[in-house]
This record gives sequence, structure tokens and C-alpha cells, in this order.
Amino acid sequence: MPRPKLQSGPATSERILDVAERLVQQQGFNGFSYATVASELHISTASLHYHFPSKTDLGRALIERYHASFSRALDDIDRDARGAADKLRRYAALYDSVIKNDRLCLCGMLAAEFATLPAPMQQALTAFFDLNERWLAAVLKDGRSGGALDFRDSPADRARILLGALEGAMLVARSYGDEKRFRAAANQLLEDLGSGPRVKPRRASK
Amino acid sequence: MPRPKLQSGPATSERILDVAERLVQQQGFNGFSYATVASELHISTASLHYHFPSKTDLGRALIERYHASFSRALDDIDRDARGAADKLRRYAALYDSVIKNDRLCLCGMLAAEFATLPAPMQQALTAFFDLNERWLAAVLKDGRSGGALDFRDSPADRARILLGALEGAMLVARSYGDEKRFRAAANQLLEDLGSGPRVKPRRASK
DNA sequence: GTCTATAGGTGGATAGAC
DNA sequence: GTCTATCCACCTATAGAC
Repeated sequence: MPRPKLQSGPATSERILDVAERLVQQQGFNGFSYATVASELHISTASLHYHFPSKTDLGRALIERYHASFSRALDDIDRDARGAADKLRRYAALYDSVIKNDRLCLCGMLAAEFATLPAPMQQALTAFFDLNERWLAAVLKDGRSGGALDFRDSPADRARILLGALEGAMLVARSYGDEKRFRAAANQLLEDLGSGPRVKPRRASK
Repeated sequence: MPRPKLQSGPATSERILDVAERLVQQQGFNGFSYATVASELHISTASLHYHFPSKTDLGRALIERYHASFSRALDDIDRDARGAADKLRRYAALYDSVIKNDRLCLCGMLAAEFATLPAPMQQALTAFFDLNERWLAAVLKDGRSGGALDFRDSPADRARILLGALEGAMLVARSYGDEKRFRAAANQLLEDLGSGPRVKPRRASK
């Protein structure tokens, strides 16, 4: 069992994932190479293959880490947010922080390349979307029964619409290099759900 | 000046575009190669380069043809549709026919790869989105002033939301290999705009 | 764990014959 | 317009030394 490192930074495999994640979010899984990651970290591609024997292994690890990280973020929201509308605002803020770095959602990008991905990555991808849809559906359901949100269709259907709309808004906004475009769409999508004002909370009106 | 062909099928360059278009919509611009197109058409890659000297040329031609084709489809809708709600239904049907063939919108796919595309393709891409947003905004504006549609924000903002939501719904639905997923989302998005019942028109209610 | 060196394949693109 | 042959760059991946 290796001793915990006392002074060094993140383990090499984590730094590999960090760089690869950014490259995939910006250029796609078919648009980046081991060579790029290696040169950026000043290591050889052979070292990369030591940590991730195949590109498929690296890709799956990327999705699984992203999934776990997103899952923790959703737990944090559940713990900290005040009400369903606030949960949705914080959820949208997760996307906003992504496009601010000139990236797409990792899984939104991979969804475009879906047909060319190896099967293990395809499965990990839908698992990520499932997580998002389940969480959104639960928030929407609670928000409606509590009176904070208003929509006509089922929470599950509305969750799918919301997920797709946020992914698509990022996709188009990034082509214009205009993150405000995304923010405007996200804010309006939340307003459509009757999630209240987005900038400052107001005391009960009327 | 070449004589018009009397008996042959579409010109070679058109058949190249047909195959390349399908491959890009399914696998992305970085996910297909001249070799694949050539073997499918039983010609050599050198012939491909005769018609489209570089892959950038081919990519730009793909977007421009797609743009022109879409523009004609929108003209047809303007001519044939009965009212704004019907126009939106027919617009969504364009997307539906795409995902039914296991494809993404050509420009939705390219938007994901945006950062890796040559500049001429990037410009052609935003021109396509501009066309869609202008058309949608005009339909939304007319529909609201005529009472057929109802939404709170500006027609331009709502057009952007709708375009992004349709692109995103396709993106996610295709990862599940489930075109019904897209259709459900599209129908609900139209209902949100107060575009009335989607299956059969009804006589004035109440 | 990291390296050098390299294998083996595929990418886009070109030359020149026909 | 289409072909064969070829170039060179890049890709993923491996072997084996350190």
C-alpha cells in the first residue's frame, strides 16, 4: 500500500484526468489525443498508457469522475438550497460555470459523439443523464406540490425538457462565444417554471 | 460548358455531399474520413479531392447546402402553414425527420465540434443559427400579436430558447436511441407556447 | 512510474497517368 | 473526372530499459 503523499500535488492520474477533461469538453473525445495531454503535462504518452491503458479506459474514467463530482454537487444543493426554485437556480449555475470556461458539459459533448463512442462510454453517458433527470424530476415534483413551481406535464417529462434545453442552450451559446446567451436562456427557463425572481428574493407580493 | 446529363443520377459532387452529410450528422466532422465516403461511393479518395480539394471545402459546402435546403423548407412552411402554431409544428417536424434517421441536426453536431472547426465553417455555422432564430422570432412575434401564441419574453429571446431546446432534446434523445423522447419534448415545448392541441385541431372550445 | 523507441494503422492531401 | 501510387503527419498502443 503506497503511503499518502505528503507534499506533492494531485496524483498523476488525477492531473491526467484534469487535462483530458478540459480537452474533451472543448474539443471532443475524437478531437483530442494522448499526445496533447502528454505534452501539456510534460510526460510521455507511454506514461499516459501506464495510467490509462486505452483511450476507452480514459474516457470511461472521465465520465465516472464527472458523474461522481456532479452527484456530490447535487447533494450539496439538496443540503444548502432553500426550496425547489433555489435548487434549480443552483443547478443552472453549475452549467453556467462550465460555459464560462469555454467548455461544454462533458456529457453533452460526448452525446454528440455518441455513435462513435465505445460501448462502456455509451453506458456511462446515459447513466449520467439518468442521474440528472432523476434529481430534476424529484426537485420538480416537490416544488410543484409545495406550490413553488408550476408546470403542466409530469415531473419526469419536464425534467427531460429542462435537461435538454440547458444542454442545447450551452451548445448554441458557445458557437457564438457568448455566455450571456446561455445565462439569459437559463434564467428564462427557470422563470417559465414559476421559480420566482432570479436576482434578489422579494417579500411576499400583494 | 458541359451538356446537361440526360440519363445519369445526381452529379458526383452531390452524391459526395449526400454521403458526407449523413456521416457528419451521425459521427461528427472529426469522426468521418474521406476514405469512408470514397469507399461507400466506390470511388477513390483522389476523386474526392478533385471535387472538394480540402476537408474544409467539403465542410463548408455541407453547411451551405444544408442552410439553403433549410431556407427552402422554411419558405415552404410560410407558404403552406395555417397560422403561427402550425408553422411551429411543421418546424419541429423538420427536426423529427432528422432524428428518425439516427442523425443529429448537421449544425447541432458541428456546434459541439465548434472549437476544432476551421474558420470558414464556424462562420457558416452561426449564419445557419441566425437564419433559424430570425425565422422563429418572426413567427413568434406574429403568433403572439395574432393571439395564437403566448409567452412573456421577447420573440428573439424565445426563439433562442426554442432553438436550443430542440437541438438539446435531439442530442439527449439520440443517446437513448429513443426518438419518442424527442417528440415528447418537442410537443411539450410547443404546448408551452400556447400553440394549441397537437394532434387534431378542434373547433372553438367553450 | 517514467522514459526512449518504435510498431502498425489511418488521417488528409498530392503527383501524374489515363 | 477518375485512377494508382505515394507522402508525411498524426494516431493509439506496446516493448523494454531504467
